[in-house]
Amino acid sequence: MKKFYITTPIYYPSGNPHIGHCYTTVACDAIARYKRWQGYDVMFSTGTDEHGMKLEESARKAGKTPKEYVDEIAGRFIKLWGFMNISYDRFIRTTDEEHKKAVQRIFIKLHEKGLIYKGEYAGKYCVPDESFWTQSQLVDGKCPECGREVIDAKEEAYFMKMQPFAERIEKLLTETDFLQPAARVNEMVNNFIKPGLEDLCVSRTTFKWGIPVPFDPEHVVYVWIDALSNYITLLGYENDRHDDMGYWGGDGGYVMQLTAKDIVRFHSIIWPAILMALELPFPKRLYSHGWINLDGKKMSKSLGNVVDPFILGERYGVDAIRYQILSDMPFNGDFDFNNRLMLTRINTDLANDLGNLVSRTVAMVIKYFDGTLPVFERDDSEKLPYDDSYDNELINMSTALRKKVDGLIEVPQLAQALSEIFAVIGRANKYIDETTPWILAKDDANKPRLATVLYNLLETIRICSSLLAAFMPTTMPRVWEQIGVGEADTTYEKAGTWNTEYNYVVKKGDIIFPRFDIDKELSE
RNA sequence: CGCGGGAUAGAGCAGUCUGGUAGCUCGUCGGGCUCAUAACCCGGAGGUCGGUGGUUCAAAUCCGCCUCCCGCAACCA
Repeated sequence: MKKFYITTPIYYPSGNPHIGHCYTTVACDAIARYKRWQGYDVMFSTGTDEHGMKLEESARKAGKTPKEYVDEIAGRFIKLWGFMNISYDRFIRTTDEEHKKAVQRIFIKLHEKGLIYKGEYAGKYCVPDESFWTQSQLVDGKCPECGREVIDAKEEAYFMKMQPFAERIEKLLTETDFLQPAARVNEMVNNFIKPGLEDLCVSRTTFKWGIPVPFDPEHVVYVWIDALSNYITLLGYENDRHDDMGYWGGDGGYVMQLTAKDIVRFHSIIWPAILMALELPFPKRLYSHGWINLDGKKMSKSLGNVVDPFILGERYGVDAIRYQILSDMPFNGDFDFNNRLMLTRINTDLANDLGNLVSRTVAMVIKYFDGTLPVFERDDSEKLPYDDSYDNELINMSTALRKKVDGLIEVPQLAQALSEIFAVIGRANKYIDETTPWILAKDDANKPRLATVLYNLLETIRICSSLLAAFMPTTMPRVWEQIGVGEADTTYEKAGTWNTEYNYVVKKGDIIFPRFDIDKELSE
């Protein structure tokens, strides 16, 4: 079976998870589920990046040890992923013993290859805070943490050579479709590669909360090698516990990584450099998405405008939130989240179009056929007593859909994929008006035609809901229950074909996506 | 001239690479339908495509200049 490996970044647990973390993770989850459905052997990883000065300080402020502090917050991430129905296979924490050991081995390996050397790190230093800052981090030339003066200072540090990798990385970016969207390529090449890649500082001595450099314990391994290598240590690279490096490229294996745009540089330049240094293949695809802004403002703790996914999910349903995030995700750029947009999206697409389509179709099968749709033989030699061009259009759209979605998952353009599916759902609603089943029902002679119309609707719903299951894993089985199809009818194989004989027995069920009173919801 | 992205109907966006009657969703106005979650379907109104100059038979689309917004600039998804 072909292997497919998809990763979220490992999140920095300096505060509680918010809707932004959900964005990347839900996108990965939808892709992972879709790939499993297609028949891939999927590995889906996520986790937390638990070292560094900032966490050391946050813990101190909270009166906890760093370990106690990260345990608590990592726990909240795990809880959120459970709540959001994230089907990850492994959750890595950089404080895991196996990971720490692996990072040390990687560090030694790079050192032995002559790619890591000892040098001096120069920067702006805040003496009371014992912190280094870059020029750009300074606020009015002063320490961004405490506002006091900074001085020029140097510390001993290990560096990783970058020049040996620059040329091949530039080719990776400019000559392949590795990095998506392509607009990011210019940004990376112009800003970092063309001016000349500087060697990378890979150790620090100003804080202790990290993995010690094995042959020089005054130093801890800085974030690059520690955090980025999670993607391979988790599989088993230099890790005694696992043996799954088969997922890392080679043999037609497929690695896809998603990140937000702010860390695209680390994933498109530094990470490939580390992989080259370790003589490992590159991932096939790196997609960097934009930010979710809130009412036009950047989401931040200081502004207090952070959206809590638990509250939204409980109130409106986890699948509805998953759908809204993914369907409003533009391929390029950021999007502006607000409650009205979210509720409008849920009402229009999920309640009015999809939910109502299921509801009215099921209701008609019950009303006109007591819930069991008869199978009528159609005689193709005879001239049909009705116009079936609508049927053909609906059938063609439905059967062509899977291929479109397949392609869009690869890029990945999930919003576009959802939009294609909902175009078919919209077509089905229109088909009802075109064929007017309630008029057909008035004359028993039209029963075969009426059954065909309803059959076509059920088939369309079966195909659309099968394709949507990766995006909304909880509610689609409820749709299947109502239209009377089982697991065998919703396979990848069958989502690409139109059944010609199927005995539909439908069942009235609860409303799948309730409609919300937007003004009332917003006023609360 | 640090780099990149953006400016298209009241709102949110697609179209720009490969010039050829300006499109989608929401909202709004009118109509239809009654199977359905006051849902669904059809139609209308609403845009000098940020400004300006140029290339062209033809420019949202190509080229020059200008204005404004956002992001990045060594670790906030």
